[in-house]
Amino acid sequence: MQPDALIPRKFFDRPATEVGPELLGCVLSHRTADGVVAVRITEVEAYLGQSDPASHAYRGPTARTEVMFGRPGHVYVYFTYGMHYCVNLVCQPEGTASAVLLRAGRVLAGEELARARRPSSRQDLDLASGPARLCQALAIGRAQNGTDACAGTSALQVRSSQRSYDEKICQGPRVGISSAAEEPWRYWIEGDRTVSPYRAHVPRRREARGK
DNA sequence: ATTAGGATCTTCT
DNA sequence: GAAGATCCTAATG
Repeated sequence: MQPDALIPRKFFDRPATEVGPELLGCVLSHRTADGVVAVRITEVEAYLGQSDPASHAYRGPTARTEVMFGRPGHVYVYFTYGMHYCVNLVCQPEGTASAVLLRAGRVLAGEELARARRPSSRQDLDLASGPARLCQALAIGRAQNGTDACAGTSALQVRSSQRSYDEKICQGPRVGISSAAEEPWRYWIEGDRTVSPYRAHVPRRREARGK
């Protein structure tokens, strides 16, 4: 693949565990009325759909997960914890759900815009260091769900890798999930300071009832 | 540096 | 009705 070229759709026509590590170093950009913000992807997680208990698609298609069952190379955005969005890139052919969650990136372009969108970031490294932070920095939300990341006409696009050969890829368990917690389907670029810290799943303390 | 709690609402059981 | 692919702030060692 040529550097800076749009990634061809067939790149995504494989399980997320194959696509995920290869997305490291690729560039995600989003053009809005305010300008463009682009990040170099430094951390991802693979979700394998109906064979993966941690995947939103585990129990089959629903209104929320229908795009995961759709065409590869499209964007699956979900809303979580009552306030955050996270982005995935859909993998495998239509009918099979599989997706790569984009967990962190390093801002390459549009830093000023990204900072304005993320006033709570203390340093530039934090701007897209976490799946919801990345969405905030790039202004990704409901409107981007189902859009095509492989089309030249799209506002949100992924372009090919410029990863150098001396950067090593690491692999380990996924962050913040309760089922299939041991599967090593999180991938990141070794030593990159934008990679989000690992956190094991903590069940939220239930509201005290009765009394 | 690490930890604990709160915010907030959609989704599926 | 409960949990959740998270983040932020404040408090503590």
